[in-house]
Amino acid sequence: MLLSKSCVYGVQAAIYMASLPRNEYVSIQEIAGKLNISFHFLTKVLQNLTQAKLLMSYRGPNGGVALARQASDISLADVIEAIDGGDIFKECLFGLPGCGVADPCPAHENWTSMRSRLQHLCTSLTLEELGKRANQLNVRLANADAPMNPAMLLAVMNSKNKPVGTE
Amino acid sequence: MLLSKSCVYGVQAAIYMASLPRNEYVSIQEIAGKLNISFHFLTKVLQNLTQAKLLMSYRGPNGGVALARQASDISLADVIEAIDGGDIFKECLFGLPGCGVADPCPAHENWTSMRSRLQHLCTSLTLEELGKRANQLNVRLANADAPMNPAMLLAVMNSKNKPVGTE
DNA sequence: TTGTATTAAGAGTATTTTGTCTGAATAAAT
DNA sequence: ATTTATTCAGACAAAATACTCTTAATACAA
Repeated sequence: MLLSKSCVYGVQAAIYMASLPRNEYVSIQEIAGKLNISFHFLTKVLQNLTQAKLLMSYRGPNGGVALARQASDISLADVIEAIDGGDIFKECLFGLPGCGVADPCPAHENWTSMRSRLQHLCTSLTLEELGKRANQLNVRLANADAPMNPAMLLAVMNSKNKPVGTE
Repeated sequence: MLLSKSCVYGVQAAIYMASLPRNEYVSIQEIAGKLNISFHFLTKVLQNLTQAKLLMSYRGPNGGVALARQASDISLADVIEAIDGGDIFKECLFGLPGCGVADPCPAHENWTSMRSRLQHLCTSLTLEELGKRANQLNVRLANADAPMNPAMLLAVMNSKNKPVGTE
């Protein structure tokens, strides 16, 4: 895959946040539940985004994470680079270090042009746009495969000391 | 990385073969030496290409592998698909199974167009063309980093029961 | 001021990918 | 026939990636 799984999770979470009507703190539990991602794993992924200043986080009850800038001011490329690093947009197709005009691989020319198209795409796609699209009918953000449970049930199941069956 | 390491090795080996003046059996030792790849690992990778009928192989002294078709009739995409599978040219950016027009992810449109460009590029780049380029001055095929040894020395070092120091 | 809900940090586990090694099969050369 | 050079097959090891769990820090609420 082009993107690591961590990166995909981070992107999905970012788009989810951008798809909300207002930019408030959302708990990672909620995001993980909606996107059907492991809560603990997502937590770590989002820590990257927080450190990269793309998200802000807040601890304690009613805490969570929120976009640190306007959704229109964060690009897909920003999120990808924060998690997978900028190599995707710089690297040789064959991963050869130092591949460049002076010392190219046989696919250098073709690949650089391809790569810059990719970079342009990711740079121009904003979270705002992606969030809008995520809200459209029949557009989905994540793999809705296995669990039939609504997000809240999942969240309850993940929490450790709350007795279930008391609603 | 877009391509797995196995895939890169396979592509490099295929281009190397195509860069030779004539399509003869070349030992995997020689290829591994020239490209600075682990011999045993490359052997396994090239077995994929042999099974996919892109290479033919011959055992015993003076044996090796050779292109099974004309270099002009094998595309980069052929090699990539034989090793990494066709998913690269089909998969959703986020790896969502079933992502398509009926049930798209927010990046579906942009990505499919990107992806088909990529596929077109890889399909139209032939081993012949890449092999020619590999023969040009200052174009290199592999990471020539560490070992200063010429390929033959490497080959000798790799062989197990030949005493070294008898040249 | 104690409990509770949250993120942060990091140790630990599982899975996949990458790389190594050994032995078998094959075919040429001696 | 025996030796030698090669690919083939598959077990094994190491490294990278993906995932789980536990504990700490923080901040709100009762």
